[in-house]
Amino acid sequence: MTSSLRIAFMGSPDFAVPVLAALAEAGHEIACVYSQPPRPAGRGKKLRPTPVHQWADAEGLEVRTPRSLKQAPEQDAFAALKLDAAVVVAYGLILPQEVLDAPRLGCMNMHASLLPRWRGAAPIHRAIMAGDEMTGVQAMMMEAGLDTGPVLATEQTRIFPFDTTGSVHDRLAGLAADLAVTSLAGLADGGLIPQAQSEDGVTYAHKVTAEDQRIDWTRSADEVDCQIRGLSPFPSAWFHYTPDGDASPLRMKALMSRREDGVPDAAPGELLDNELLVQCGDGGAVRLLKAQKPGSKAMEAADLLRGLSIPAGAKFE
RNA sequence: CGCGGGAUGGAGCAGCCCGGUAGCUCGUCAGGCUCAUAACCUGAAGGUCGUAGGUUCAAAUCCUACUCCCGCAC
Repeated sequence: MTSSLRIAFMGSPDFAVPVLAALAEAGHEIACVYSQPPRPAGRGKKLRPTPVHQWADAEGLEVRTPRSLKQAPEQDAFAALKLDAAVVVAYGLILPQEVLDAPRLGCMNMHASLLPRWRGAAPIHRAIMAGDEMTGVQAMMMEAGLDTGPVLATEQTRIFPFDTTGSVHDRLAGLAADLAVTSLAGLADGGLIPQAQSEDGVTYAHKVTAEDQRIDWTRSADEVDCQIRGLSPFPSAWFHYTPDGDASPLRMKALMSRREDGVPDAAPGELLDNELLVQCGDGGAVRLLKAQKPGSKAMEAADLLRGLSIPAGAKFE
């Protein structure tokens, strides 16, 4: 086994936890864990530590949650750790040059896309929403630019028609955990040499906004299908449905879908059968396989239809 | 104290406003029909109506507290 390194881990969401766990398991010394500060979140506006923060607490690791790393005191505190390396996974803060330069081997980032495609905040969502067939996770050396650094190692995985952001997220998190351990070892012993990213094919994975979530049934069936799966289970795509006789529309979430054939003369948003087959704009259709109505949990289509009538001919908006 | 919705047999819901022996769709089991079936017919089992109190002759239904879940917002 390779030698133990003294590292800092910087990450926040669920995706980062398996990587941190794997690095600890591999015997590295986790000198400190950096994570986003607890913020009011969830229903009660209570302060909630990030998943990484919670995991680190449970393991008795030191956790720091600075709002920014741009100030000298934070940078000095980071440098004082005298690290071999820092591993960064979806941390959510910009790392200034002073921080990038502090560890002996630099700062290694795990990114959930095949760079230079989908640099930025929401690579998994964007890859599925765009209909990509392949994605992956990469270990790269961080630079000042946003996800522009040279790549150490890549692990690829296919995006299947039944994949969602959730399923790909979990798969990539597992791959990222293994890849982080081997990449860090390769970085330390010189077995892996960072390779510059291609200058072609650069795209940016912008954060998902509220506008991204509303389903526009006049778009093509492929686009709608990818939107639904790309936003599932979070933050999820939605549309309005007004049951017969009801004045107020229900805000329905679409969690899983499958592309199917539509009929030529149906209007976009129209239900083509009694099992949630929805006409889209290009003559194709999308069948909702899992959805959620207000107040309830996400349900399989069959369960949903038992308590809520959505007959053929109804209209989604 | 951010706003609002919900908790009823295995699943999804109705009933609650106007208290009075729990209903619907589906599933399960048994039997029947059929060349056959996830189809159809008949029957059966299965519920402390989230928890704890209170009001009442009587509470799923009214009141109070609590737990958990969901949407919005963040």
